[in-house]
Amino acid sequence: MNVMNASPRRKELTRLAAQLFVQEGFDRTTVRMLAQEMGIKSGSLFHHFKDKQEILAAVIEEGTQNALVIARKALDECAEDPEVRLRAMARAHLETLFTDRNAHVVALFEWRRLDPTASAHLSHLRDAYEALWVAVIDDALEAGLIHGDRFLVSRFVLGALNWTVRWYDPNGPRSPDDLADELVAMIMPTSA
Amino acid sequence: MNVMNASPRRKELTRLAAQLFVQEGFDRTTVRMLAQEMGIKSGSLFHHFKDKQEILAAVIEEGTQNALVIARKALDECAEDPEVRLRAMARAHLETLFTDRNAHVVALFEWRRLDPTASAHLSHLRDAYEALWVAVIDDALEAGLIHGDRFLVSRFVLGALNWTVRWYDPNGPRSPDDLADELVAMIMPTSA
DNA sequence: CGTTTACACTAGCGCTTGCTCGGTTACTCT
DNA sequence: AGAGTAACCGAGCAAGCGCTAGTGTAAACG
Repeated sequence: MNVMNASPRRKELTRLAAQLFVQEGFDRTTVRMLAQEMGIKSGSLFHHFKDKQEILAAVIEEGTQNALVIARKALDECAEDPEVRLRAMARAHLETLFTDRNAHVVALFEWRRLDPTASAHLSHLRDAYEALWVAVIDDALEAGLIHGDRFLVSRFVLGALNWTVRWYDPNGPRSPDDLADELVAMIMPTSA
Repeated sequence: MNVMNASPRRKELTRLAAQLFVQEGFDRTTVRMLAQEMGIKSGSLFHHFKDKQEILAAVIEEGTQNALVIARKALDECAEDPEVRLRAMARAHLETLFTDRNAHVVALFEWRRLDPTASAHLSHLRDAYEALWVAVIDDALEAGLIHGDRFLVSRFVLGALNWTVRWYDPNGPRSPDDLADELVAMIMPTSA
C-alpha cells in the first residue's frame, strides 16, 4: 500500500472517485462501485488507499490544493487595485469550482463525513484559502468599494459563489467569468 | 400504517427524524437510531412510515410547506414598496430557515436522496416558493432598486441566504433580521 | 539469474442494513 | 361486555457493507 504518495495512478483513481462521490454521495458509494469505475476489483482498491475514508480525504485535499494554487496565482498576476483584485478572486473561485467541480462539490457537501484527524489536517488548507478572501474583502472595504460588515460580506459572497454549483450550467451561454463579474457588480454601488 | 395522514404523533416523529438527519446525514441515520430517538423499537417505526424514504419526504415537505406559509404571510402583511417587500422576503427566508432549521438543512442537503416520485411531488412546492422570490426580485429590478440579471440576482441572493445555515450562530449577537437587512443593503446601491 | 516491488485477483468473514411479520397491549366506540 | 383499531414489540431474514488474507504475475533491479 502507498502510505502517502501522489503517484499518477493514485491521482487518476482519486479523480474517478470524486466523480462517483458526486453522483451517488459518499455514503452510497460502495468500494465495489469505486473499484468497478476504476477497472479493478474491490480488493485491489486497498492497495492504493488504506480505507474508504482515505479516498475521501484525497479527493478533498486535491480540490482544496488546486483552489489555493489558482487563487494565489490570480492574485499575483493582477495589479494592486482593490476592485481588480476582488474581481480576480471571484473569477479564480469560479474557475477552480468548475474545472475541479467534482472535487469541490465533495469538499462542500461531504466534508462532515471526514474523520476528525483528516478533517483537522484539511481545515488548515481551507483556512489558508479563506484568509486570501478575507484580505481581499478587507481591502475592498477600506477602499470604500463595498460596504457592510467584513465578516458578513465575505460569508455572503462565498455563499453566493459556492451555491452556483447547484444551478450553474457550464454549457449555457454564460461563462464563469461573466458570473463572477455580475456578482461583483451586484455588490458594488459605484458600478451602477 | 398511516398512508398519508398528518397525525400529531407523526409530526413529532418527523421532527425528531429531521434532527437526526441533520446530525448524521440521511444515509448514516439507521432506522434503529431513528426508533431509539423516538422511544420505540425499529419495527414499530414502519407502522408510521412505509419506509425510510417516506420519512425523508415527510421532513422535507414539512419544512417547505412552512416556508411557503411564512413567506406568503410576510408579503401579505407588508406594503407594496419593492424595497420593503424585498427586505420582508429576505427576513422571512431567514426566519423559516432558523425556526425550522433541521427540516431546511435536510431539504437543502439531502434532497438528492429522494426517490424520483417524491422528488417530483416536492419540486412543485419548491417551485411555488421560488416563484415568490422571482416576483419580488423582478419588482425590485423594475423599480431600479437593484441591478443585474434577474436570474443571476435571485440565484446569488438565495445562495447567500441558504449558505447561512453553514456558519450562522443563533446564539451570537446578530439576529436573523439583522442578517437579512445587511444582505439587502449590500446589494442596494442607494442605501450606501 | 534470483529477489524485490507494484498491482491485481479470488474468496469470504463479520457485521449492519432496511424491512417483515405474527403476536400483544391499550384505548375507543357501540 | 365485546369489537375494532392504532401503536408497539421481539425475532430475524436476505442483502449488502467495508475490509482482510493469501496468492498470482509481470516488470525492475542487483
